[in-house]
Amino acid sequence: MSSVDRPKPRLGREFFARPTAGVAVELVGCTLWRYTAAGITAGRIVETEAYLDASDRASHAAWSKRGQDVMRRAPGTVYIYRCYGMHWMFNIVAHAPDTVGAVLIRAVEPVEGIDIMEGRRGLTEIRQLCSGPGKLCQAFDIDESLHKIDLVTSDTVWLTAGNRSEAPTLIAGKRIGITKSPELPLRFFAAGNRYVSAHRRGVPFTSEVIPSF
DNA sequence: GCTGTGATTTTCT
DNA sequence: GAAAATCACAGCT
Repeated sequence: MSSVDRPKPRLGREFFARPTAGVAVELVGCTLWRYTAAGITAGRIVETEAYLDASDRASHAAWSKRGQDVMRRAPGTVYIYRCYGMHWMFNIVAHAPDTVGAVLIRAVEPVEGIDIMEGRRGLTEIRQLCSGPGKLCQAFDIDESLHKIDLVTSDTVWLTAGNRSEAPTLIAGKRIGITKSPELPLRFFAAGNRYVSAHRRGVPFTSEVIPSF
């Protein structure tokens, strides 16, 4: 609501040029913006996952040539991945100098352009619009055409900071849908938020509250 | 509200 | 040839 009353400056290169897990934590609460011919859509990030270097067996940096290539590019670069042959995943390259890593955006809370999202998703249930990595890509019209785009300079997709006064309490847990390195607590989400994904599954909740911002 | 299952295709071993 | 960072829907409690 009030988060769009007074627009924040977009996140710059320096925001993404830090250790990957820290960027994943601080992205929760930020706003994702997307501009297309259909209009503006925006959503508040409520869930992220960090994927590290080759020592993290679930990271594409560990086994995918395509992932290795893009994840060592400039922080702030978009990494689009196709999952299970039919869903797009939206990632942001984020890492300290001379390392690799990326953050998967898993869920956002719809803020603006909800009617546009409903049309793209073929649904009107607001909780179903963006509560999952594949869902939000469909709602925001994110696909392979955004691969390797620079979030710092693009005028079709970008991010803005969250309001400090609305900073959510964060919980860390195990990442979802992976089989390698499943024990790492690299999933971060806003406590109690209804737009977080996978609220059905018995998500391993070995969680721990993390100070936000 | 919960659990199980099928769809679909690129990428890598 | 198999796995993969998922989703929607059917059917049951």
